[in-house]
Amino acid sequence: MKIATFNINGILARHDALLTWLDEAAPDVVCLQETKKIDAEFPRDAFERLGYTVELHGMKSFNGVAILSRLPLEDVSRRLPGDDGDEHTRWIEATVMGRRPVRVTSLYLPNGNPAPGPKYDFKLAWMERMRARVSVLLETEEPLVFCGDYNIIPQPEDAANPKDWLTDALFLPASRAAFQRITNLGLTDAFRVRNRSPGQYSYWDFQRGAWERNNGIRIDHHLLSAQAADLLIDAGIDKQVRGREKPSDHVPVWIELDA
DNA sequence: ATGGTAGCGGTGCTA
Repeated sequence: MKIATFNINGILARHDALLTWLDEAAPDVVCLQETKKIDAEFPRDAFERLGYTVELHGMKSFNGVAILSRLPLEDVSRRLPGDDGDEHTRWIEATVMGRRPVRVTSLYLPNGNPAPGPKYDFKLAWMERMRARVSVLLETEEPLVFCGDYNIIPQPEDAANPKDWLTDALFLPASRAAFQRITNLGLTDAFRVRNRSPGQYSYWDFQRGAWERNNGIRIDHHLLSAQAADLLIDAGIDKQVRGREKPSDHVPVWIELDA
């Protein structure tokens, strides 16, 4: 079971590029972020024609997550619990019915800039809500995959120029500590354990020639429960997508599970 | 210290 995550930064702008990449990468499951469309306006047709079931949790202009799967999906669940006043569309879960069922979440963790400030407070509170939700799901002892745009640079080696990010919400000590509190529940960073070579990133800013200089950061992650980590075969980043026409600022990151 | 680019939607916000 190949499970990819891809922050597409607008489903309309990325519709054709997404189809091109689906054709060559052939993932079983794709978790999307920043679709930026209400569910009724999501262009499902081309993806359904390729055999993908489309499950959405979107809103107008901002945020928006989705799960596309060519394996059956069960028990779809939207919203991150813990704050009834949170209207952001940043969380969708579904169980993928492979040879083994895998509970997959597509998540879009708040950016949090500028920090300090209310947006940063929201980010940290959201991460604590995520920790609580992960803790509940871990009690099932089923394979779990939490993938998406975490807006977290976990370690200095995950940035080409870590000094540039010292005061940024993606790299502040409190952000990294909150991420660590989640992983310390017993989750594995799939890409980290499969790829030890430095200089591998999932995001390059549109500005200042970040792509041309390979001034990137690794912020799109798959975190696996122990039962999922036991099934991990491989992980990778489809970096070539960033060099094409009208790219997203993120590229697809994928894992292969024996499931 | 500033401004640089992109998407959505039709202005300014978000990133």
